[in-house]
Order: sequence, then C-alpha cells, then structure tokens
Amino acid sequence: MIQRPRGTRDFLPDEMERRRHYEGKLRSVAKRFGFRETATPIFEDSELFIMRSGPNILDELYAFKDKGDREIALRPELTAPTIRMFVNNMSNEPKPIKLFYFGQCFRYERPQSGRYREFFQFGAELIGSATPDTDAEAIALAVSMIEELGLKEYRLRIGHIGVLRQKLLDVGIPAENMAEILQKLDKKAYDEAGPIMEVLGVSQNSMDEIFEFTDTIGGVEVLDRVPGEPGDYLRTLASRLSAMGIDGYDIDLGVVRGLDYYTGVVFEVEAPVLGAEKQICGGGSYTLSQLFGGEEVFSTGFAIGFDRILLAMEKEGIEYESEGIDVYVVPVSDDTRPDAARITAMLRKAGISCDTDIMGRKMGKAMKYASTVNSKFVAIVGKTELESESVTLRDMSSGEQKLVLISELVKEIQF
RNA sequence: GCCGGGAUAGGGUAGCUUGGUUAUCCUGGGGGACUGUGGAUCCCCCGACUCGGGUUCAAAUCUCGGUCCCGGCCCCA
Repeated sequence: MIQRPRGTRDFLPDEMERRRHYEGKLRSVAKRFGFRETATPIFEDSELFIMRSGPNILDELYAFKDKGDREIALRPELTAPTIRMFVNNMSNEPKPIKLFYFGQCFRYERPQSGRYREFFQFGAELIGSATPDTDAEAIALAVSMIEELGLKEYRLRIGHIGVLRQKLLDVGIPAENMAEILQKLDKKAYDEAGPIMEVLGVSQNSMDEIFEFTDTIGGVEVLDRVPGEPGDYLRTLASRLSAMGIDGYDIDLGVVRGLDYYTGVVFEVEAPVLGAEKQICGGGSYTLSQLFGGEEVFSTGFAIGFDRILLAMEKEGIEYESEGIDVYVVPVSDDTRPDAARITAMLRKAGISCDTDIMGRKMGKAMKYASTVNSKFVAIVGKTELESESVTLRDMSSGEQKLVLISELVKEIQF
C-alpha cells in the first residue's frame, strides 16, 4: 500500500466541503474590500525565494532540477511570486493594486501540530501605496476575514519595524548583524541579544533603551512614547483602524517578523488555542519589487495560514454542517427508472442538485440512502403518480409529502 | 536536526504487562427480512494486527531498524 508523503493530507468530501465553504467566505470578504484574485505557478525558479529570504531557506525548500536543468522550487509562500508577477506584468497598472490569492505552499520542515509540508495560504497584497491608510486597509481586511470565519479568540499585535531598525543603526549595529539581533529581540531573548550587542560596542545605556523599547506593549496609549515620524504614522494608523471599528489590538514594538525587506508597520495575529504553532496571520509593509528587477514600490501584505485558522475554529467548537443535495429521485419499481432518469436530468438542467439511484436498489434502501446523503427532498417516481404526470415530493426533514406535477417540480423545489 | 509518545478493518477501540484455538466490541459498507416510503430492529456478508529483520516450537504481544502520525524543541519566509 502506498502511503501519502509525510506532512501531507487527503481531504475527504466532508472536509473538502468545509474548506471550500470557508475559502469562499475569505474570497468574498477580499472582494468586498476591492481586492482581485490572482494565481501564480505552484513552482518557480528557486532563485526567486532565495532572493527574498536568503540562501538558508534552501534547506527548507522542496527544490529540484528539472529535465532542462533548471533550478526549480515548489513555492514556500506566495508574496514573492505575487510581487514577481507584479514586476513582470502589472507594473503599469493603476495604483493601488489590490490582489489576493489562495493556494498551497510547500516547506520541507518537521511536521507538527498546525504545520504541514503542504499547507494552504490565503493572502493579500496592496501594491504601490505607502500611507497609514494602506496599512490600515490591510489590517482591516485581515481582521474582517478572521471575524467572518467566526473565530472568537485571537490576538492582533501591531508593531513598526522601521523604528527599531533605525534605533539599532543609530547605536552602531552594522547592517550584517541586524537580522541576528532582530531575531533575538523578536523572542525577547535579551540575555542572548545583550552579549552580541556588547561585542559590537553598544553601550549598556543604549541597550537598555532598546530593550525597553521592544518591551513597549499595550493599548494605543503606549504610542505616546513613540517619538517622531513613526509615532505620528502609527497614531494615524490607529485612528484609521478606530474609524473602521477595529480596536482591541495590542501595540507591540517588539513585533519583528523575520525578514529584511519589511520596512514599516508589521503585524501578527495569533490564536492562543493552537499551542506551539499559534500564529495564524502575519504581514506588514515592505519593498520587494526592486529585488526582482523592478522599481522600488511600497507594498503592504499579509498571509493567513488557512489550515491553522481552520484548526483554531475547530478547537473553538465552530461546526460546519454539510449542505447535502436538494433532491434524491427514487424510482418505486424498475419500470419507472426511465422516468426517474428523465426527471433527474430535468432537475439538474434547472440547476438543482439532484441525484438518483444507480445501484438498482429497492425503494426502502433508496430512501435510506437519500437520508444519509442529507437530501432535502425525495421525489418518488411511481406508476400511480406518473398516470397524472406527477411525482410524490417528500420533505425529508418534516416528512410531509404531496403530489406535484412534473412540470411544476422545479418551481416547487426552488421555493 | 533533536527529545518524548504512538500505529490493530473506512472511522473508533479490546487484546500487549505475563507470547499459545477462528483477534474483541461499536460504527461503517453490501445484501436480505420489508412485493410503494428514510434516520428503528433482526439476520447474513465484507473488512485490520504499519513495513522489514531478529528471538521462539509459536509473535498483534518480546527485540532491532525503516516509514508514518501525535506533542514539544530548533526553525518559521
């Protein structure tokens, strides 16, 4: 027996229906916000991802050489492909460009709770604008999506990587050490960050100031402590969010995000029910296009971990009920099968989801089957009914039945 | 890459400590009792010891290794 590869999943019909249902909700929210959907290839030139995230990610990439000796990688995320697409084909489109996408990504990592080797991301990118309103729009979209799915317990944290980056530059941290220090600060691992900074000649005073800064966490009021332009920027952002009815988030100036190209506002959403892998959304403003050969264009984007958010919803007890089908057509006896087939085809043409027995079952078993596939109605096709060009229509939830003319059937069911 | 716990019909499980008939029970699936009415009952049938090696007269059970799953560390774009 062949097993499914490590870290992958099969989605059976019930699960798939649930996934499509929520996927649809996310799409509809994105469209409501004026975003349009795009899709990029499942695999790309490996270089694309290396340029974005550095050579170290090669270890965690599904990368291979194709038959034409090209270095190919399954995409580990969707921002880089989207920005590549923008640079290749969309750079002259009117700004802002508002895009969203949904698709699977692949990472060669150790699977654990909420982490798979094949997983699904839903994301959005807002390209060509660099205002607080842009960031507010992105955050509002993310929040609206999470709300639309019905997730109750989540925590949004908003920070500003630009301020921290500048502070580190000001105290003399060279660019090549920046990533390492930021990584430590992200984890609030001050005992690890300290010695590194000390070696780089940072004074204890400056260090304390930076640590205090990254520990600036709280409501909007902590923004009073952020000086200068970034402070103004964040205050404007907060006011826009408030205008859109979004509050209850934390300002956390220690939110870092792993990558170099984030330039300003960064944000994360986590769902505490999830345990170790609890981050369900991450994003921020960045400039990436110039890396792929385009002009420098400011963007804000985020990605939602679709699998994780579904997992969180499950843990919160949000249940999805299968839709089932509208009608199951039951032939009473073998000689009415042609009529059952005819009626089934007619209903299907009218756009009604409809199924009928193809196993030669007797009526009782066919009724039972109709009930297990969660059919709203059963159309009973028998000789007596056919004499008056009718069928018996049974409402499966109430058990009520009535004689309905075949010509009236579609109308009857749609009502 | 590291640490720990697991894997028995499609799903959920008992058996494993202390090796020994035909591997338990529930659910599911197919058929029948019911020849024109589902979610009830009864009967029949289908279906499993993760894979490979070792110990043994004998392995689901003990042992070693692989694979996969679960939880955590590292990482997390």
